[in-house]
Amino acid sequence: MLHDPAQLDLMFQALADPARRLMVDRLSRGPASVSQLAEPLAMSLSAVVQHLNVLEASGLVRTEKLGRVRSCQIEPQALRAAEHWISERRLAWERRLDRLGDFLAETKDES
Amino acid sequence: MLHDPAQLDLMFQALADPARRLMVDRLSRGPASVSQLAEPLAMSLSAVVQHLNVLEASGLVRTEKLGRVRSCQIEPQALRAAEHWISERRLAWERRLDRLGDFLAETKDES
DNA sequence: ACAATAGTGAAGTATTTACTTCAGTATTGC
DNA sequence: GCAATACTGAAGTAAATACTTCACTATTGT
Repeated sequence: MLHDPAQLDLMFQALADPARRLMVDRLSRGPASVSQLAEPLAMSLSAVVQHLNVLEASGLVRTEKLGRVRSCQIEPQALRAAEHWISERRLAWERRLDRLGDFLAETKDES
Repeated sequence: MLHDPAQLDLMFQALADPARRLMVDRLSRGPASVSQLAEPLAMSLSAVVQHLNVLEASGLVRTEKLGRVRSCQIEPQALRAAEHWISERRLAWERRLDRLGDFLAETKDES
């Protein structure tokens, strides 16, 4: 589920906003309520909730409501999925460069 | 330069589109021209060029024009910057869980 | 020289995004 | 019970996005 293109769309889209990245950053230090996430942000609480919904739809954040407070947590598997997509492409590139280096070294030997 | 928030906005935004991810994926296997990038995509060449401009503005791709063909390459440092942002937050989360585990183990010893 | 190739640039349009405000609901503490 | 707290939801708006088409320029192969 986590590797399908639509989910990656949502995750990268979610990370493309500085307010949302700040929220993820805050959550990486531990769970927080909506108000706690909102506190450093210069926008209405409504706007923060909308950002939070984007994060939740992307799978990056999971929330649970206890009484009147909504507690938010990072979903590390989703972070890992996004990280993985990038690192696979970077590694493919680097492996290619390595092979190219080997090839050049070999043809040099044969000269 | 690569860690400033605006650059991360552009990189994650660039990765949030499936056509652009396909282009990055293709480039991870080696350099390609605009037409080669366009070939698997069901859209006009103009649209592809616009996607390519987004990728270039984000720093993920570098292009160079030789004659009438524009050759495109991945910029691995930019991929690394995006990857790094994510992994730092994931690691912060995991370290926190570890500390929490240690704490729980200790308090259990003391019971 | 000419045709085919490879890409560029400007408009135009439909959709999505990132907010706002305002009015509402459900919990909690006294 | 009542006020304060912690959200929730709907509507509205300005700007950004993801395309399209069409007209155009620069380069290459014959």
